[in-house]
Amino acid sequence: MKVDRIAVRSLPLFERMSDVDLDSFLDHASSWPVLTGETVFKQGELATSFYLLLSGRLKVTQVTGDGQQFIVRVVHPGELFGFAKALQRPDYPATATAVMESVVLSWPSNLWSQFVEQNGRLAVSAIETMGKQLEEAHSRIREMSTEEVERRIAHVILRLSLRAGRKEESGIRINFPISRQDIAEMTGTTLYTVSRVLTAWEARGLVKGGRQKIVICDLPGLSLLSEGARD
Amino acid sequence: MKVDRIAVRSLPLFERMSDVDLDSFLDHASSWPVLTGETVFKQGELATSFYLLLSGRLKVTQVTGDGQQFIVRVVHPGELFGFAKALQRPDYPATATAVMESVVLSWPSNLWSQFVEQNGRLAVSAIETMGKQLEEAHSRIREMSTEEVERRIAHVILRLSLRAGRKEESGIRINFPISRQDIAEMTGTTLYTVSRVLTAWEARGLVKGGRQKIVICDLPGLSLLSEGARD
DNA sequence: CGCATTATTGAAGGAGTTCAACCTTGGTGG
DNA sequence: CCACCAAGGTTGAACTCCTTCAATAATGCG
Repeated sequence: MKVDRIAVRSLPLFERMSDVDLDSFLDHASSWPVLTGETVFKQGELATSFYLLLSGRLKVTQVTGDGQQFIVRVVHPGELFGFAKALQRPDYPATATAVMESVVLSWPSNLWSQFVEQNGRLAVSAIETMGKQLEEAHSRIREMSTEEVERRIAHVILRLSLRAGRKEESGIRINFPISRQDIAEMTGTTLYTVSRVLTAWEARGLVKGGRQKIVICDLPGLSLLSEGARD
Repeated sequence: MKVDRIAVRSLPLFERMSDVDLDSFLDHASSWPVLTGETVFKQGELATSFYLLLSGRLKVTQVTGDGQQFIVRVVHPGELFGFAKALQRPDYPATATAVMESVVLSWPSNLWSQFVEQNGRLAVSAIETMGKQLEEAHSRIREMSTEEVERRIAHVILRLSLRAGRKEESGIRINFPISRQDIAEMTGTTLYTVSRVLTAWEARGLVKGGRQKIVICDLPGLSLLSEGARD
């Protein structure tokens, strides 16, 4: 499928790349749609490609040996994912699933090293992308080490609202379907506890819930809570 | 201080770099010793340099707003650290402290982008290094999400033994001073719980404790435990 | 040797999990 | 069009793992 150069050009990852380099990069790419619930790749599969999300939203999940699932990250438009080769792995360590209709770009895995070596700007961008991810991962570790469940849930929702928040009449809505179970898998708790916390918040007017839906009504209030304000 | 090229050459980070590139890289570096308990940089300081640990051992810690400390990572010889610029940050997000006598190499921060852009192999290496860190961070998140304290402690100790294990008569010793408090800050628990777990393990012959000391006596047994074997 | 640092251990309490039962929602097809 | 029903959500009660606090013991450095 043909790739829209204008759309790609505007992504942070490529903004500093020359036109010539961008063209040679995109020449090897192919783009295709992913329907809700479909997977781009599965945990344990051979890593034949690396990807860029053009539109939509994915969740990247891991299943542990004893069958428990958790969400490694949410992929937002413009982000690279599935670059297992950068981790020196032959296989994908996790599964990428579309939570809404999405479009992805893909390249053969073996081009990764070549592109990075040949194109310094891409390398710097890739490192910055990974750096951001690393920082976010450390934030999650810190939160899980030191914070109670309620604050962790607040942090996750605030983080999502930054990258997927959409203003509505009643507040800022997380702009993709997300269940209590999903939030539980992002915060290391159970769907029951998430439900209880969200119900309590709704009673205090902080958020408005719904089936696979969250709307933030009182952003400052939620921020305060995430920073450990006692109520 | 003069830099030992032979020693640096053998590090994974530089093994694929040409002699000329390595020389130009090392020409800008300076090396110096860090005594036990001293810091290389402090959380919040302006990130003037990035570093490579030549020998010894560091812990990288963060203090949260409400005064709780936790260990972001342990830096082993040969690893890059303090590359805040890669995270697009002006300041260091954490504090790096020597837990034993160490030697570090440092470069001015502003050379980071330049080196990465000009030297594809370094870029690939740096990305692989960050990839490893990212993978480890995700492991920690997974463990904190899904595992009980005992298994998390087992994982941390096994991970440390891979990178800092030294064979002794009685077993594999973690080759740097590490307290119960340290392990607690790496696993998101309290020093009391760590103490209780280690005492129980010692009774079962899995490890041998001591002041700032851990020796693994039964590696297979500990591995089993980390994978969730019920006792 | 003295003392600060680190480690152990008991008891009480609490935050969150687990299990079970029940309720809501919205998409599908009859 | 609306009734059905599977997927998602709520809520109560019991339980448990871990924390917290406090008191005591061991270690090794200066």
